[in-house]
Amino acid sequence: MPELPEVEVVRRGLETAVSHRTIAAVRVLDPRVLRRHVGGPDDFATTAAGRTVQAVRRRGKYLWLPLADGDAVVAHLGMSGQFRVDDPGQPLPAHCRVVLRFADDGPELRYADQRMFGSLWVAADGAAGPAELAHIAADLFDPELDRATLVRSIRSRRSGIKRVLLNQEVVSGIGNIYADEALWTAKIHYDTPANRLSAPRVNLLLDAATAVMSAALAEGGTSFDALYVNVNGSSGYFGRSLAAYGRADLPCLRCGTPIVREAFTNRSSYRCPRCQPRPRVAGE
DNA sequence: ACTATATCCTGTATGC
DNA sequence: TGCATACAGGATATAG
Repeated sequence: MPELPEVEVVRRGLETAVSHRTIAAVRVLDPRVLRRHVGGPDDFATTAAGRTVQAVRRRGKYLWLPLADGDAVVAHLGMSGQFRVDDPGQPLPAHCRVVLRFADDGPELRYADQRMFGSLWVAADGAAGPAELAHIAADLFDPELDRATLVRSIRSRRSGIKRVLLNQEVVSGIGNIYADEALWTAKIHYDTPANRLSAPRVNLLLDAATAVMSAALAEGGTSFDALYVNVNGSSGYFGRSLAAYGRADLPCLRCGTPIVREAFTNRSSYRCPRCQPRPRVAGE
């Protein structure tokens, strides 16, 4: 559930908390979150130690910490990953998997992850952009995003539009929640083939996705429970603002028709059956 | 090139 | 009370 706005909230918190600090030691409590580190968990610990964090960057749902020598620590929060910044004497958060201690003996960086879909690794020469993220497309907040090219890319696909929105190689940062919200705003059914949408409608959809993620970011992100929190451990307040996601059987905020929940690729989709009717086979 | 499925995980909720 | 099952689902690998 951490999608672009939630990851951006975390990025901002980390930027303030760990930039220009030198990692002194790494404690690994559960090696499984380091499975993407090529040399294994022990190597992660020895490789990260002694390095100075320069900044914290984000692309889509990925974060990376450029290090002074050109490498980078890369992180993906998966479903339930959290970064917490706490004084070394404070008790560890639940499900804490990795602890980074700093040379200044200041607050520690703790990575906690209940479900462990998230991961950390060191990317050699990854400071400017880890090679492992080469396939991740620009996100809607990226100033380098070319909107016209993105619209063409979306409209060249025959898959359902939600599948395309969730494809991080097309546009990154959008997950199940904001896909449903954007589709609700644009009044589009999730299964509408992307190549049947006009360019203006795709632009409206992307505007809707940008707007809902901006609003969520301004509220500190979306959270329903303690699984998503910022580096201080507090939750975002956007959950109460959602119009479609999680609102099965509740009235559509536009027309009052009950929102329906439907199975969609091993997860759920929420839509208004009146505002977002299933497209006819012949077309939109 | 696209689609579907399995995999990784564990806490919470529900059914029997 | 306890056991089994479903569900939350992002990224990736693999099969078709």
